[in-house]
Amino acid sequence: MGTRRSADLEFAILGLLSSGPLHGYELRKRLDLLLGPLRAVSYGSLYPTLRALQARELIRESAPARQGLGSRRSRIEYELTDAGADYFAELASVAGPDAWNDDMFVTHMAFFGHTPRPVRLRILEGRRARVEERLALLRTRIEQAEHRTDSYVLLLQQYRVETLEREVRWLTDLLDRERAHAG
Amino acid sequence: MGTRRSADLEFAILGLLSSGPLHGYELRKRLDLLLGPLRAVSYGSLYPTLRALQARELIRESAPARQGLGSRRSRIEYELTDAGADYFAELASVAGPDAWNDDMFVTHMAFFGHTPRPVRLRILEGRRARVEERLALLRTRIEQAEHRTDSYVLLLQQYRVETLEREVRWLTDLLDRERAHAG
DNA sequence: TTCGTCATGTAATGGGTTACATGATTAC
DNA sequence: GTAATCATGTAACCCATTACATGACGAA
Repeated sequence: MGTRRSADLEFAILGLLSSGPLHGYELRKRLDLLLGPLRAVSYGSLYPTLRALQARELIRESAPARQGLGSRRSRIEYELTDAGADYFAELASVAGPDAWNDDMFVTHMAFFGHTPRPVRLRILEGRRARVEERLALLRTRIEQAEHRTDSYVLLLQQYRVETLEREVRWLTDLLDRERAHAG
Repeated sequence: MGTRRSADLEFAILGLLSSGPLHGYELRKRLDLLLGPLRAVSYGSLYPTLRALQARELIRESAPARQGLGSRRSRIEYELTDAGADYFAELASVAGPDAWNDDMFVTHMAFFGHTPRPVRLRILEGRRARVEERLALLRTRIEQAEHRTDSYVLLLQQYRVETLEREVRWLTDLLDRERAHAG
């Protein structure tokens, strides 16, 4: 358990590298786009993670295309090793116990192209159950505190309820789509 | 700069205590309801923060109503000191430079009842500008990467765009409401 | 009497953010 | 030539989470 770096960051890096080598700076931009504005990754987090993955021989530095002989390379491109490709394939094709966590779900979905449909369905259903659970909890709590709740707090809570309801609808649509495509 | 604990947690605690003394356990439940499922606060974070606030003499332990003489009190109630009440009033009535950050905005809005309307408008506008900015950035990035974007990634990005658009509409509604009430 | 919840707290661990440092390359 | 962006990296600081420890109280 030496390095327990956030599993979803490693997953996302491996996934991005699975379609070709990239250097750190570019990787960060793609990670931001993939993971969203929350869960943004800083260099102080990215580079150490890359080194950790390299140490585990899941990625390696790929020979960079040199422009001129003797030109110092300013970029370091990383690519998957065979072990890294295998590991990513496995990560993408099973629904781990945390697959419906906020962070992990997004990463999983981003790489659904590498995930068999039954697993996609399971992850989407798991995520929906998680969101519904959260929604139910929020509703009972709101109900309990209903009396004497400040009106602005109430507005916030209504917004949150609607946000969760919307996510449930979105997931339901995705599930319908998956099933339709299967039929 | 000794303790730079997350400002919004302190703000929220002071705000909750401004309507009466509470003990830690109860405080945590209310904080969860106030701050939402993300930004949940653990005891390992709450109790040290309470001690820090106490050290700064912004809160104090209030004499608990003892059931029987000599009964060990099992709850510790906290209440605002005069300095704490003043500090909270000031926090709530000015728009600090981070008032439209994700966390701080929510706390501010929760205590809008203690905030003069012009400041409310400024915070809501600042927040809306922030969200619009994020939306614009997201859109340009999506456009740049449009070609060769995986379809699942695209679905995620569309959802994010719609989420931001929705938040902008919500803020606009709140602003309209504030202005209508003022007229 | 035992389980669940209420209630308070500590310590270690881990890892992310921030700030800093450096330098190449491109555009103006 | 100079400013902005590209690009890599380090180190310290901070602090939140986690796991653990303890015990009261009410209900079943």
